[in-house]
Amino acid sequence: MANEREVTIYDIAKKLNISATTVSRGLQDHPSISKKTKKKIFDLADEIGYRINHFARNLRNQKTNTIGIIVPRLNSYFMSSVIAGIENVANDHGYGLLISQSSESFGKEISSAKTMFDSRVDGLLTSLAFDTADLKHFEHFFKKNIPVIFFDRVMEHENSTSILIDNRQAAYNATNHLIEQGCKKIVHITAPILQNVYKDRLKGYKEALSQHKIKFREEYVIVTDLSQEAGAEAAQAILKMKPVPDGIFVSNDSCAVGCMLALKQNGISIPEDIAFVGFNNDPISKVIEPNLTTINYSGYEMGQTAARHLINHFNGTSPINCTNTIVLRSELIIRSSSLKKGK
Amino acid sequence: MANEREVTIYDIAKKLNISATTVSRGLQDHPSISKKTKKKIFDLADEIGYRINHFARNLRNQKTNTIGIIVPRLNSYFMSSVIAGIENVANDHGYGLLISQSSESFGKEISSAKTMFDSRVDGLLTSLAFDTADLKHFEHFFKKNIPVIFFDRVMEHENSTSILIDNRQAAYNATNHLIEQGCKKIVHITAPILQNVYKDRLKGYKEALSQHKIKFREEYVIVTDLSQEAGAEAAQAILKMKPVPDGIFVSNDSCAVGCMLALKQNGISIPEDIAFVGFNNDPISKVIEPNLTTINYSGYEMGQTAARHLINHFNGTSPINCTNTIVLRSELIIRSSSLKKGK
DNA sequence: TTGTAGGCGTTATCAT
DNA sequence: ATGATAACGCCTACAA
Repeated sequence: MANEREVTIYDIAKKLNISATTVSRGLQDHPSISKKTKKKIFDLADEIGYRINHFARNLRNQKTNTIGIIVPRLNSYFMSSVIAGIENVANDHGYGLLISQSSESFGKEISSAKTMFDSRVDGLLTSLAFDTADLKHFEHFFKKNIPVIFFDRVMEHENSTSILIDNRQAAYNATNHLIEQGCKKIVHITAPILQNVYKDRLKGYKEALSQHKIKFREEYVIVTDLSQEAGAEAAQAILKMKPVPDGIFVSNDSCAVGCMLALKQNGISIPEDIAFVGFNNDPISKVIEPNLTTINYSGYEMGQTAARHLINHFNGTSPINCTNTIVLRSELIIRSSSLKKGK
Repeated sequence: MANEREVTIYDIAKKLNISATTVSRGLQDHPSISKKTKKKIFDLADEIGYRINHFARNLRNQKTNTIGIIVPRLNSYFMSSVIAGIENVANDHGYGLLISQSSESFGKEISSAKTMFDSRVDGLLTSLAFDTADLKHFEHFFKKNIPVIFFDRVMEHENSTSILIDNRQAAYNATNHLIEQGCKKIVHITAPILQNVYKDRLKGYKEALSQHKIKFREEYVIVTDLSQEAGAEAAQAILKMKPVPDGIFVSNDSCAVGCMLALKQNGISIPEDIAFVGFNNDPISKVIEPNLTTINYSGYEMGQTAARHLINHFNGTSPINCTNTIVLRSELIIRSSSLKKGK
């Protein structure tokens, strides 16, 4: 059962009566090796099942060919789409992925960052946890010029690039849409406003209100963890508000859905009594009745963009710094949950 | 901007006037190093920011501390839960994850397997693509005694363990339930019956039918890719069947939902005209109206189980072979989509 | 076009 | 309890 020794370039060299150097070069398609020799090398390598030892190579090259990823959660539609997008690009360029989740905890994010650093990932793609307060845990990376790219939930830093959508604008559009439908008492369900996405959405929400001379009311902002269950709880709070609100803008579809289901159970009609707009265009938004108006933006694309940007950076194409913020497109998708007057 | 050299155990050794060997041992908490020396080593390591070089260690130890994962898709609720479960266990035991997706293609699965092999993962966790026909692409692993564990979509092999649920029983229960509700013309929407999960579910479906003396009809089995869109297409086919079926058992919730939505648009009432049972207990099943009866089993748990099993194997606890099939629990969750007579 | 030699950082073996 | 040495497999500066 003893594992046989691995085939190395030396084995190839010996059998071919050439040096390991030549084999190494041949395998890398080095220009100064003759076609004939290369062919012999590749053929034999194939035949005897040679495979490169990445550790030896990485040890020598001081490079891991690995991209680190830290996300708040793995199992949401949005995040798994992002990962799929990253995987797609990374794979094409010969990079592996080291993935970990912070479970929305600052502490776990810090320890994940440490693991990533110790694993010497070549670059890091991160979306911040709810309660991440600063970027100290990434200082190691910045100091060593290891590129860090933030996506979706970002924080500005002079040494990193951010990839996101215009959350303020999206929230403005969402809220504005509700107002146009005749809503005057609009609740905003969101997450702790530490993160840019929630801060900016709140800003957009307020902006739309003020532009229509609707007074902003602190008690209309409900802070939750945006889970479906939290949506149901928020519904209870909303039912107790007097007067009952006539529109709700939620920072995430599954929370919106949880809220809608609970309200419906309590005899509220949507959109007649209360209109709804969500965020993310999760598939669930097309299943809930009435279908949920929402903000659409592609996680897959965001993942691809992040990965591509990072890899371009490795190749010296795109610099990573604060001036480099990439804003992806988002759009309001209007469905019946927000259409007050007829369909 | 030149990167400073990395801190190595030699740097620590030099500053402490001891040998690198001692440092190496100290760092690994080797019993034969004095507490005093260990403390000095750890303190200095901390101070000057030493971090182990995994490549050097792996090169030396011939071990990667990495678990490879190949899944058909990353962005489904079930799969992302599995990954989350794996990550949870792997992380606790100091293992990294190398993840790739086959996109339901045999070809891509083969090339992913090659990548994994070349990356020298210590073990492999895999769920097979729709059209995977054999396990030749894993032979390399078997030959080198690298453990391969299949989960959910598995194929039997004398050198590997399978982790799954009793799909036959689950499908039997689902179909039986529909029959008990009075259904006599039951359609089964599923994926190509190459994979065990679909083969077994078909078996269970047939078994329930025959036990109730209901004749199996080939044309009642609709083979799709189980996407939501495919569900909508299946609905069109179903509407054309004469007589129209009165029950449908779908191999996956999102496909069931797509089908339900399309049928509802065509004036079919669920469950009165057609009752529905899905599979997977995707969150979407609690959103669709009527709520979808489904088979529940935990992806997170399946992921944890797979990872734990693999890691136990590394530690010499659990052998990996064909006699070792782990069957996880699954259950029928009855919701209104299948309840013909009142609720 | 090909070869020689040394080193990347770690750990196991064999001393002391 | 600690140290010297070799080896893991690869790559590249330098030499031929």
